[in-house]
Amino acid sequence: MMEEQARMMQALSGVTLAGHSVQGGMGLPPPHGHEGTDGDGRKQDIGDILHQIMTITDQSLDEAQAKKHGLNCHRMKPALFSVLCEIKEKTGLSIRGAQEEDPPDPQLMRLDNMLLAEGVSGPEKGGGSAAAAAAAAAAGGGADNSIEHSDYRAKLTQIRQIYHTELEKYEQACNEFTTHVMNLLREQSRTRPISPKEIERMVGIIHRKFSSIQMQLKQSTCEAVMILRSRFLDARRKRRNFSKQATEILNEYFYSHLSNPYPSEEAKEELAKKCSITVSQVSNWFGNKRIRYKKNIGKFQEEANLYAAKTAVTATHAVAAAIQNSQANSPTTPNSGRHCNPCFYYYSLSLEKIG
DNA sequence: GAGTATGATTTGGC
DNA sequence: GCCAAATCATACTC
Repeated sequence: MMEEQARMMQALSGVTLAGHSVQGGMGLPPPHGHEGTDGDGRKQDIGDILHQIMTITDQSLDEAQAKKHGLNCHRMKPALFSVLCEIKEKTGLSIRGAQEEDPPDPQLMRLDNMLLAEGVSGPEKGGGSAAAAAAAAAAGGGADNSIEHSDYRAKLTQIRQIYHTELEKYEQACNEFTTHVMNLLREQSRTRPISPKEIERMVGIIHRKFSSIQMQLKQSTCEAVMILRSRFLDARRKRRNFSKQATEILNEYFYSHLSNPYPSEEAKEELAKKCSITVSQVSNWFGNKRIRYKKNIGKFQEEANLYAAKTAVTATHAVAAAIQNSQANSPTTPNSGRHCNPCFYYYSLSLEKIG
């Protein structure tokens, strides 16, 4: 930052010093009260003044203030000022040419858009949860989706915080430096001609310089987000077995629809919801299961029997509950005892069949 | 660490 | 776009 400042100051002082060196050879109009002095003496006088101006920064503050006051009151000052005005007028054309406003940088716009889309810049709304959700969806989602999702969000929030802190720092530094330069130019305007327009131009230069530094920050932030995102996607790509409960639900459906194990879109959605997985994962599971079952029915026979029994039990309980309900609601039908329930017969039959 | 199970991906047919 | 089949890559079990 200090280097930038030094370079900027050098650029600022460059115009003035160049002006001085030129005017030495131009010949000043005879200063008031100096009629009759020779040309060499005048040159010497001007040389002294310029030397004092150029070495003013090497002196202590008090010394410099005293010198500055001395220079301001110097009898040659009005003459020097008018020459500087003349030079300024001549160089003004080139300055005016460079004053046009820059069009918005497309790269900066791209970076801004990306940071906004990722939830790094702009108002905070869950730290890019939409991006995380999109990444999760692209990778197929998973049972413990929320853990990685929150991890991603936490890391994105971290990036967001660093980005905003740095941005604030840059803005603060830019404002401080702008104020400093403006004060300096106002102060200098007492000894050399500086129009408000020029001060404005200088502020523009400073802002452009700082915005290029900001662009680097934005670029680094974008890179960090991309790395985080790719890591997150890689993590999601890792295969994880479904939970036991999810596998049971899927197996139950499969074996209870063994004659036609092709769930409809609605059924897939329902299963996905129950198992906390995605519809495409349900499709994958059924695809794998159909093929593997077909390839080795013998191996899956035991599993098939198990789930058939389970389904039977579930069905029995459902029917029993329904019958009990209907009996309770019917005053004319007395409760004739659980053991006579036909569902038990069905259950035992099923168990016999499974053997 | 080898063998097996399992979720995901790829390829080709319809 | 859905499915079957083959294959890949990883998780799990012993």
